Amino acid sequence: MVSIKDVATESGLSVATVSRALNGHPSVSDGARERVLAAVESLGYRPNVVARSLRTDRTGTIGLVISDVLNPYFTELARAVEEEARALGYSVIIGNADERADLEDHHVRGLLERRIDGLLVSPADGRSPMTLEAAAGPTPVVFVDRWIPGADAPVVRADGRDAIRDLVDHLHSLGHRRIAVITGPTATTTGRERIDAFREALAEHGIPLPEAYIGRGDFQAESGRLATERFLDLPEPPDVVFATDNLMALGALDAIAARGLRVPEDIGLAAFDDIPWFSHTDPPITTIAQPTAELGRVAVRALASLIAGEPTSSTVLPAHLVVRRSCGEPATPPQTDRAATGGAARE
Amino acid sequence: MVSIKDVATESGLSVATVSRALNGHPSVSDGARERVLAAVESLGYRPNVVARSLRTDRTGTIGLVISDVLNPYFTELARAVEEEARALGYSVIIGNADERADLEDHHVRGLLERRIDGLLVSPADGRSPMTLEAAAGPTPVVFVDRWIPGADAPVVRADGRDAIRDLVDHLHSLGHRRIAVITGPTATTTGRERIDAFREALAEHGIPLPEAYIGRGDFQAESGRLATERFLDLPEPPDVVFATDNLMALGALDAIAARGLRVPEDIGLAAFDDIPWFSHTDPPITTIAQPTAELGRVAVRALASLIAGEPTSSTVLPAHLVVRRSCGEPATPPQTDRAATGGAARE
DNA sequence: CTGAAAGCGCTTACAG
DNA sequence: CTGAAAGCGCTTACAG
Repeated sequence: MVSIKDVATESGLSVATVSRALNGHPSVSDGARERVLAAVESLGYRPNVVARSLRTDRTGTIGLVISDVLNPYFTELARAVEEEARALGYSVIIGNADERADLEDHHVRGLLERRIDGLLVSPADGRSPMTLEAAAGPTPVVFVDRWIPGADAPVVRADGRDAIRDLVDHLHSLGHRRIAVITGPTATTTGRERIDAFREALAEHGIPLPEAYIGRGDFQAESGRLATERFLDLPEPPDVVFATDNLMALGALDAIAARGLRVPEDIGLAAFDDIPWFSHTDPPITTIAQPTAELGRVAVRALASLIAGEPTSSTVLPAHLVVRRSCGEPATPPQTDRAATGGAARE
Repeated sequence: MVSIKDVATESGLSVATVSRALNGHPSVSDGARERVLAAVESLGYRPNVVARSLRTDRTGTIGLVISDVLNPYFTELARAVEEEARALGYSVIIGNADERADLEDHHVRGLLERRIDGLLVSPADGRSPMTLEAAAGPTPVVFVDRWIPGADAPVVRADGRDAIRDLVDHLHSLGHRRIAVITGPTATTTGRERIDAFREALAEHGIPLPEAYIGRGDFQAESGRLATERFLDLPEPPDVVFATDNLMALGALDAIAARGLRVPEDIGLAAFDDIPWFSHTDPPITTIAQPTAELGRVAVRALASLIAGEPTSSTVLPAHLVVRRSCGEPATPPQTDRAATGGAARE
């Protein structure tokens, strides 16, 4: 590989001058700059970022550890993060924890050893010791979507509580009284928030939530399928199921279809996280939409200010209910779908 | 940050011995090893991968440049790549080209400067000069899914030609004669292969493909929507539309739904790329499934052998037709959906 | 405006 | 089994 030394030789200048020319340092003569550029061109020189990073102690890279890349919610988040990071001059390295604490550990450790300038993490598990250690350490950390209570790092997330209350109002107004839920891992903040808010909203309507109507899921499709099968095996199956993320809703659809049942005639379905496909499932799915891309952008900006040593605070953005047809016909006409969600993931 | 020198001081050994102990070098006494580990623990030492990479000239990292992370096909591919890479001891850095040649260039250049050990790329554009340069340069390169004809690098891809012929047979047997297609960018090999194979298969049946029935798309949802709107505006709209990737099929569904039309009664729809949602759209979508995860795994193994200096060849895997209900009722009962596709993306 | 030199944190022949 | 030393490719005070 051709190094800066080769460029120096070729251009008849010192490596110091070559380095300055390449980094746009003001005190380089036009002549020197031209000779450097010519040498770079003829040699096909490509600066070694590894060496530069070692010297400058910054890599121009941020890490993003998410729980599941196959989850369209996180895919959209990751994309927004990359775009905003690129705009600010950072590259991003994504680690996929696949909802596993050990993989989360693996990626956080790897990213730290790689000397990323900052870390964005949506913890798969509130108990991952490496993530806790990272938040306490010198590398700037920002939590996005999920967080670890007590850890010393800003949090950028959506609050789904109001939207969940709206959802329960909606279900109640449609006459549903036997309402089941598929939860996420209780080790995650979003998992806990969603079940807690749901339980409270049901209580406000005096609707019970028996143990049999609670399916313990893990935010992945298979768990949604299994939980739904158990609901359907009950002597008194629920009227409607609330899957607290989009993949578990997909699993629920699988289970319902496998029995030849219809949504919403045989059983209703609501979800958390809006994704483009929910407009085109049979029937379109009523769901709670998060400002996903905005979360990603805000998180990156928060991390960038942390890296710059500026004071940085947490941000909470609202989520909102998108009524479609999967819980039955609404009393009021549904809001126009396209305006509410069509652009979000495909802008 | 605590460095290897601090560990040496703390343990009363030289940095050389600390380095050997940390790297599992055989000639280190048990006593020394224990003291090193104790010092690492008490100091919270984390090796600096940047420094190691500079010294060893390998980063333990491979790059993956794909055209669109929001495309579930590429998401699944990326995930398989990461899993296989991790199994082989590599990290992967993903660059999202968003179907733009300039972004592809940006990422390939960045990855090369970062001194990745090898590069996996699915070119957004056959004319990206950086990608061509990378393929010609010293860093091992493997193309996955798409490739650049003439570039000197192995290719791991699926061949969709037979499956496309099966699809056209299927459409023909259902009585469709006015058949339209939404193509991908002709700058991509997959874009060209799909339209070419489609055209040939139509010709075998003596079915014409008028210019008005060809929508030029870019593998993204919006282009599928626009192309479909134009088809629907035609004095004689097609019986059925073949969208040559899953996102353009989503866009087509958007356009069809926006006019209050039904699939397949008013217009049929077939797609390329199977994804879990296609089982649950209204109606379930007939599509061509690629062995996506396998492509990712094979590509990583090919790249790893290239890195190891072993001879490496290209691989072509077959794609196959999955008949569902979006083109009309099949003459023969549809194959069971779950076995064919359910596991692929959610294993 | 330019260059010589130190040093970032590691690894690894080389010598003992 | 262990250590002193060179060197990976850069950047950046320091001196001129």
